[in-house]
Amino acid sequence: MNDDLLERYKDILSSKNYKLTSQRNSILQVLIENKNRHFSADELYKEVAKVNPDVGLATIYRNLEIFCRLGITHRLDFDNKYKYYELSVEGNHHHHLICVKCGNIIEFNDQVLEDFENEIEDFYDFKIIDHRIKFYGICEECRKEK
Amino acid sequence: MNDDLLERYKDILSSKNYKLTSQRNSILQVLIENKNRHFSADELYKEVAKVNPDVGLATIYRNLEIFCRLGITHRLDFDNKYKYYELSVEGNHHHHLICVKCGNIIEFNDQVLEDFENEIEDFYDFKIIDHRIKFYGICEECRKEK
DNA sequence: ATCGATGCAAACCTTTTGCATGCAG
DNA sequence: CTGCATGCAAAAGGTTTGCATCGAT
Repeated sequence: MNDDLLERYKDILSSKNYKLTSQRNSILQVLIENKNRHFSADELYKEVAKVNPDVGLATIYRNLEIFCRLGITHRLDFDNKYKYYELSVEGNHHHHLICVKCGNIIEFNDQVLEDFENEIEDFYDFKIIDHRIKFYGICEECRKEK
Repeated sequence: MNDDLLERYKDILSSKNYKLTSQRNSILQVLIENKNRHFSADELYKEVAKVNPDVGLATIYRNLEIFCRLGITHRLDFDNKYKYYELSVEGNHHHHLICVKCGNIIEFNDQVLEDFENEIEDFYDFKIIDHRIKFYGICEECRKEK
């Protein structure tokens, strides 16, 4: 299953004439092994280094940019100074609950929102192709503390 | 109405022992006059300069930080390198439709989502206090073009 | 053999911070 | 007066870029 994914991404790259370098392979590998995790560029850099130390940070950035453009990954903005990236795996669409106390981020899936989206599309004449939702609040742990 | 707002924000500042400087006044004034617009720090800096040239960029940053902490403003993250700020005016809660072609950002109001929020609160045991939603898509204009 | 991909380090640019001065309370 | 607020310029720090080299095709 993971191998299938890897092959699919490699196909996408080849079909767009991007070379299959060992660096790209390692980056994809790490992303796939952590399907439901999001990485800052630096976090990914360090994680990739464990598998393949010959990958520079600039290469991470350059490839994340390409991967996002090809739809392999997408970028997330939380409210800190980093940008985060995660694999765009279908059936893994999820959003984030951000605790304003401890900063912890909980992921959750949603199948709802379809009706809501349709309403908006009609009203604003805007064809929606994706959405990101962030809920801010206080997590279970932090509510216990006080 | 705008004056009421200004007074309210000044009260908040005073009550927290923040001084009412001419810089803070000018920044609030510009934000209030542009209630439903979001600014990057630099955009706000330039806009404030038209009214009061004696406001440095560092002051903009320092005060936006304070305003956000006091709930006067909140910060938005789109997918570029800037952070954006806008006034938190009740009854003006809105979200953003981001066109992936032209980058234009349309604001929209929502009263819905309450049910959805409650569901999430129960399931994840997470007390939600705010949310941000971004929809990506293609706007009317851009759909016409092709 | 070619030309895109990479590593390294420097450049970039937004945001933050140190410090002397200014001004609200 | 006192101490927070500000301006300026420098520093920080995440991201991008230039350039020589490497390596996939």
